[in-house]
Amino acid sequence: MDILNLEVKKVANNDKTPLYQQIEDFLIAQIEKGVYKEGESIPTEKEFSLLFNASRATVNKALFKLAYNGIIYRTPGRGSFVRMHSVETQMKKLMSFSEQINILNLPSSTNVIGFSQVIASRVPIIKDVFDLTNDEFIHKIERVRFVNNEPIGVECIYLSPKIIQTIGMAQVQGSLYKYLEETLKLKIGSSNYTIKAIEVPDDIRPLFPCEVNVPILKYRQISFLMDGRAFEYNEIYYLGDKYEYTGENFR
Amino acid sequence: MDILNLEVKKVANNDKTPLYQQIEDFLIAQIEKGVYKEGESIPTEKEFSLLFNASRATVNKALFKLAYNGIIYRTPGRGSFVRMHSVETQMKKLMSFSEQINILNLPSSTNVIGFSQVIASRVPIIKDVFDLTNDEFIHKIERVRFVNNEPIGVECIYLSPKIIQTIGMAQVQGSLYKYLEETLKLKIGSSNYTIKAIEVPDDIRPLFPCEVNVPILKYRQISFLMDGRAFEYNEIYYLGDKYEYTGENFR
DNA sequence: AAATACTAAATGTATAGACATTTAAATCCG
DNA sequence: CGGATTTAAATGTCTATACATTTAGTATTT
Repeated sequence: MDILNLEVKKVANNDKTPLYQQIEDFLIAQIEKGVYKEGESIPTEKEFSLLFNASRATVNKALFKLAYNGIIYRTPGRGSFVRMHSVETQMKKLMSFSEQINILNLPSSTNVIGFSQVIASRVPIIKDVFDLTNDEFIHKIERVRFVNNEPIGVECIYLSPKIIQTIGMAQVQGSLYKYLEETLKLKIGSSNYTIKAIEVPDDIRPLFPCEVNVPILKYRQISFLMDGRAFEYNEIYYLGDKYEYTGENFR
Repeated sequence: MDILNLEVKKVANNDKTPLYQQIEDFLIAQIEKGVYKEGESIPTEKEFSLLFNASRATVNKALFKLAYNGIIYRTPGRGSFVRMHSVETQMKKLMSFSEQINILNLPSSTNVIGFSQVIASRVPIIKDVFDLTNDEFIHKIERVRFVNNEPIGVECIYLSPKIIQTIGMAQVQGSLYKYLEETLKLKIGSSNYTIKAIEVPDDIRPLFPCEVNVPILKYRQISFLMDGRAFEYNEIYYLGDKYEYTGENFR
């Protein structure tokens, strides 16, 4: 912990991102680079304060956030440690034993098979979610999802015309969210979803290239802007024997 | 903001939960009670410090966390406001239109129907996840989940004998996690889960009180301690027409 | 009346110091 | 040698203070 090192950190601080944020970012980068490995201890608060020329309170805020987000865990009297992510390997172990394909590391793609505007009166639920009148037109995008060149699901995306006035084939086939955030300057907030098991609905079956009669995992999602307005409604029908949803919970 | 009120708060503070946590809980309760409504402003940091006899730093920590978790949003120079949660109302709207029952606000319960020890060799996947030898015995708990007095799913819980040596009927029927955390002093970390749609497995069908033949939502979960060791494996089979999984994504 | 400048209030960030609690290691003692 | 005690280190919580930035309203000036 020599003076030279401290000086470097101090000089490089023309940055205006908060100090606690810098400490967070620094540690995450170090973990990603493998400097601190799973289960290993990281520097103490005191060491970080010396390294960044910061007060203990500032370091504490950074480490508290990292612990809160599950990057590290902390034990009074012992120190702070990189949280184990054997989680993922264990999960893969579990999945390879089961019958479904493994989505990870397989080539996946999406194919747009429909792009239209539907009148709100035809889809009352969505009309309601977007708070529209009966005569407004909703953007509708239909896509097929492929993994390993096999279709695993079909997706319907509905976009609110109140928020997204114009949209073209370019955006539909490119990165939709990039368009929304960078071009339309929309601030995307949270989204809520539901998942349930159903039988194949009759209107969906024709969208799959082959005849199917397996349980379907139906995923529905509403996405909101920061200000609380719903801008997207999403339905995905996954083939039960081809797809498995995965998630993680903390604490 | 009279002295009397302050005194009350101060005296009632025999509690050992951190002050910032108390402030968080208090505000969440107030929001839930409708004292502060969506979009409305909440007390300033200064007002909270007077109310709780706390420093501004402590109040700031509480409000920072609440903002971080999307309960409120804050604007310098203006104040703090309850975040719009049209999210939930929209979600409920969506769910009431669909055919499934609404889990929220209905009486739910769990019934233990089995508590045994199975030899690891019989359940190779779980043996592997817990890193056991063939001759070790795994705790197995079978439960039925009820909502509105109707069975909606059956659950199998497996606990690692390496981490939980002894467990009795009292813990099985009571709060398992409380036992693990408070009595065994275990530090519970994250959990990973998968969800898929399947047909009713033959070994599960008899566990339902009545004959069923609907798609099943199979939920599987591995739970880990902070140090990365897996201590629980969990399988839940939900009736597809009775249960819907809900979740939320941020940012 | 409109543009500008000022000011008070609120949040955002950061410091220095203090005491409590927990853990692990070192020390002491029988 | 083994058990009990002490001690040092680390995190957890909290205070008091300070200054920066942003916002909205008020006052001033043109």
